[in-house]
Amino acid sequence: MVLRASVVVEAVNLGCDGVSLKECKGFGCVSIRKDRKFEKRLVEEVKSNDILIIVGETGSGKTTQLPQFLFNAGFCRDGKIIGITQPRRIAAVSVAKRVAEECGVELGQKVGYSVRFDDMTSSSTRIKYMTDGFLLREALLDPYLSRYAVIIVDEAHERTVHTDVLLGLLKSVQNVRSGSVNQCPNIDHTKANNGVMMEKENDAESTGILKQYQGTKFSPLKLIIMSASLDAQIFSEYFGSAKAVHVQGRQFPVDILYTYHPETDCIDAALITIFQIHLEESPGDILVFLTGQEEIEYVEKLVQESLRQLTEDNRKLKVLPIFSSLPSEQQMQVFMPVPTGFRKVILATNIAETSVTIPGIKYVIDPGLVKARTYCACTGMESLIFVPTSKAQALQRSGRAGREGPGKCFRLYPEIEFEKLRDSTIPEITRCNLSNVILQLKALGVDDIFGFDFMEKPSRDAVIKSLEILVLLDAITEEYKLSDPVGHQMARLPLKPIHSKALILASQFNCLEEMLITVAMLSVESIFYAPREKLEEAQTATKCFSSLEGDHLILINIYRAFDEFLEKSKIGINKEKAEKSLRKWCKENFINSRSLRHAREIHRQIRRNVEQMGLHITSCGEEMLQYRRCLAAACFINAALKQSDGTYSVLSSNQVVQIHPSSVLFRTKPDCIIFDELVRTNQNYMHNVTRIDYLWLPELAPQYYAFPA
DNA sequence: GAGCACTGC
Repeated sequence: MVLRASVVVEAVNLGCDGVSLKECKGFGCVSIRKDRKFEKRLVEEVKSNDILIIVGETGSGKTTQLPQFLFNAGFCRDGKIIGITQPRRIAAVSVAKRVAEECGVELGQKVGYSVRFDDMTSSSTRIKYMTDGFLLREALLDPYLSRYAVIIVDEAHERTVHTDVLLGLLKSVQNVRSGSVNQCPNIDHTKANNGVMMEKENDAESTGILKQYQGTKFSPLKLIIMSASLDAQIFSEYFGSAKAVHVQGRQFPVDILYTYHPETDCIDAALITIFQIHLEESPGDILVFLTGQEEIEYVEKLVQESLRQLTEDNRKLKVLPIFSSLPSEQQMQVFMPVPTGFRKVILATNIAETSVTIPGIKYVIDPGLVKARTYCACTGMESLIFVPTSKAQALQRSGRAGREGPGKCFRLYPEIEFEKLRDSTIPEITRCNLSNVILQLKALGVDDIFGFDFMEKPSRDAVIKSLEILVLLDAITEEYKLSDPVGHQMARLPLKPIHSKALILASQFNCLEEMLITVAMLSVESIFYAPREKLEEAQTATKCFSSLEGDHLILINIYRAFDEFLEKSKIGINKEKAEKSLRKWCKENFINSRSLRHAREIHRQIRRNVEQMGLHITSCGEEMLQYRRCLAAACFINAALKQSDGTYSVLSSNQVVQIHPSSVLFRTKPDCIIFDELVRTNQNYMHNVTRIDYLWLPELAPQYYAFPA
């Protein structure tokens, strides 16, 4: 075995601070040291700038400290709120808990959080942490975000779809609230008010809010954008040369090491580096960033094999995998202490970049690759491709080594390659399906999507394609206006537009009970959990849920089977017991318990939504024909016909596709089917398919299909 | 006969 190779060399001390500072110069960036004047200085900057960009890496305390400073400085007078958005639930919740503790108050009082399914706020909440998606939802009910005096958008450099849409919205809202309505580029003032009116008509409780708007002069909104990235300038320019300040972090120095030459085999290079650290470096755990489950399991096997060739004394290395679909009990293993003298090596996806912080990490190995989802608007096909990380991601990864003391990061590529990387990750909005985003914007009163001031404009083709789909679903009119009531109802549901439409149609087809379950189950990650070694056992176990008609019906069967189980065991009342039995039932039936739990939460939420809309919730009982007709009526854009060679052709695009082998219809191959989504891996696959009758299409979707001549 | 990073409403 080769343990020494030319993998690692060239130490460059690249403290994160230095980088940010250097890049900040040239557009009026001011560096602020964290001394006694820190608080006073920051508050002054917020007072004198309506928009402020704050650049600071993790450990600078910006997320926890700044809201408290602003509260103490009186920004919450008149009962106004300071809102802080995060891209992730876990961050919103944990930061709120910490700040409540620091303030010595009970969570949900002065300091609280709001995320989907979980609201810890009250009328006395003044510092409110939330996800950016949650604030966007709130804007549907209160387009001017009138309760907020300050909104802080944290982690803006991650450029999630929600962050990008929110930034565009906030820019407009700020313009309106500062009194310059006419200059507002994004929102048609009157339209936005109409939007509110529509929302409220069914909602007696909130008419008060509407009255507040009439003749109200808004108080100005302070906007703070926080980013850890190198390109604060982009944010500054977007907000009209807004002032940027730099806040120093408390990170320990991390030595960055590069390879001399590009590595042809990243896995091999990672393996060599793991053992080089293990055998030569001082104690401290290792974190290795890999691209996916398959790669992680492969490297785990290789490390185990290599360990067997070492002496007893050198074998004290514990390998621990972590990725999102791993059951949480196994995920928790990375936090468990290991026997004295042992070193941990954690093999992780980019879940460890931001979502999970593992203590004890001193060494990071970064091969510089990440798996990214892409979307092709013209075919509606999703795929996952390997792409190099951005500089910001590379810094985030290396920072994981400097949380508790000085660390080292081994980048498995030459330094010159680092220089070639993009500053930030490509904004998600340029590589995703826009139907949902556009529907939301329409509901917010933004009629001219092409004129909307996005930080990064999505391609014209992608916008047109999504508009077409929304017209076909009757969500918007031929004039591209939100339709009434269908468009408004669809915008209100937290689902893909096609799923929202299926619910609205289902109330007419008398199968809303069934459709609520279907779209809840389709909204979560794969519901099945089958470890490779127990694949056959799993297939036998899940047979009892099977259906000849298709995967959609299987999802209903699974959901109902668990409901029956809960009812029989009569433990539905005790939350803890119900949770325990859910896990047990899922394990026995090879179902992913996290997914089922999530689906049940979504079901509860959308059931409430459709009740509020006044839709009739009835069941079709055994009449599953009616249910399948409803699916066809909603998913007519996703219909495919069998060809003579056994492949399928998507009717809307003529693409050649196949039924995914995980589908119950994989062998049956019916003549005509509808599918939930297209994913390209080895081939073009349809996921979640159900059999329909070809003639239903022109009957139920005459706007799209004509009867054969 | 296949395998899929991570979020969010």
